[in-house]
Amino acid sequence: MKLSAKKEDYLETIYRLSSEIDTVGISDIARERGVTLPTVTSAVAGLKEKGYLNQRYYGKVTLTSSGKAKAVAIYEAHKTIKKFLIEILGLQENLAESEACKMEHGLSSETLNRLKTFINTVIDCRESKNDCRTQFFTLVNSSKMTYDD
Amino acid sequence: MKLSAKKEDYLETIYRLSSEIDTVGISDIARERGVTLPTVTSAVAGLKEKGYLNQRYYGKVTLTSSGKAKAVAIYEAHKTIKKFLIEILGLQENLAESEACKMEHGLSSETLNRLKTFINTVIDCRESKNDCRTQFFTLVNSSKMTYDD
DNA sequence: TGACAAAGTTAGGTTAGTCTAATATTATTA
DNA sequence: TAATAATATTAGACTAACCTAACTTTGTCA
Repeated sequence: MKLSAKKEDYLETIYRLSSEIDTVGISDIARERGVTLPTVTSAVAGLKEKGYLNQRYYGKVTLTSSGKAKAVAIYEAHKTIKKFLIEILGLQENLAESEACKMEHGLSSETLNRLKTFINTVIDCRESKNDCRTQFFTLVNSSKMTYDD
Repeated sequence: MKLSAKKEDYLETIYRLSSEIDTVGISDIARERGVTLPTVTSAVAGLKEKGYLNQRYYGKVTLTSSGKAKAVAIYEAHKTIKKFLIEILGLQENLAESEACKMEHGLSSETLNRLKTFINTVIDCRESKNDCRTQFFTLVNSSKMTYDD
């Protein structure tokens, strides 16, 4: 199912918070995203309806398995782009973070996979002391790519 | 002044159309963006209010000088990102086009300048037959960058 | 030159995402 | 354990971006 960028942001926020604190409440999400409580209540209602979240009346919020899968995909995209901005373009961490938020939504997996492969190739290349023109430039022409984190 | 991504899209569309056809009407914009005429009328009204467009009642649409400046900046960002996706990641033209649309809004000029410099460095490097490790990797650590198109 | 087609506008409705104010529930603690 | 604080929800309003239907203006050509 397709989510708006905003809804994806909420899912991602909940995922990130889940790894930092034991239970995630509406107010945690509101604080993190800089919006008011009713805004979160309504966003969470939408995500519950789509089956991405569980929450009892007045209770804490948890990701369903499909919600978690979605959140992981979004978070991966975010990390990949941020890594590119820091490692390849040399941006400061905080700028990279905010720029990644603007670029991360709705990209195809082809684009993200190619970006990952590219980053890894550049980093490997940088760490070795060799001229790695071949590895580096052949990647542009390969149409199917695999990756691991 | 800060524009929404949608408003930026309209400005960019008008700019692109201006270079293809002699006069740009509401219906040209609507056709190009795949929306209805009233939607364009109201978007154009908003952009006129902000001083980016001129249009007489029932007339054609033209960019003001500030509108053109804005549009050029947006279009440059688009071209830069698209070039990266095609030349560096090797995406197909049509995918690169649509992915660029998703990534182009609200990026800092620092990010865009660094991206431009990076693309040019890679392309130069690819065209020369030398090991250009130095040029390539030192760019990551330079904090101020210039560029030309 | 007047009728018809094309282009543009207005009116009014929908949805998503936000807010404030008021209310309800849950948790803490004196 | 009752009062208070913290948390969550509801109600109601606003804006941006879209739509359809109806209307107005402009342009064309028979």
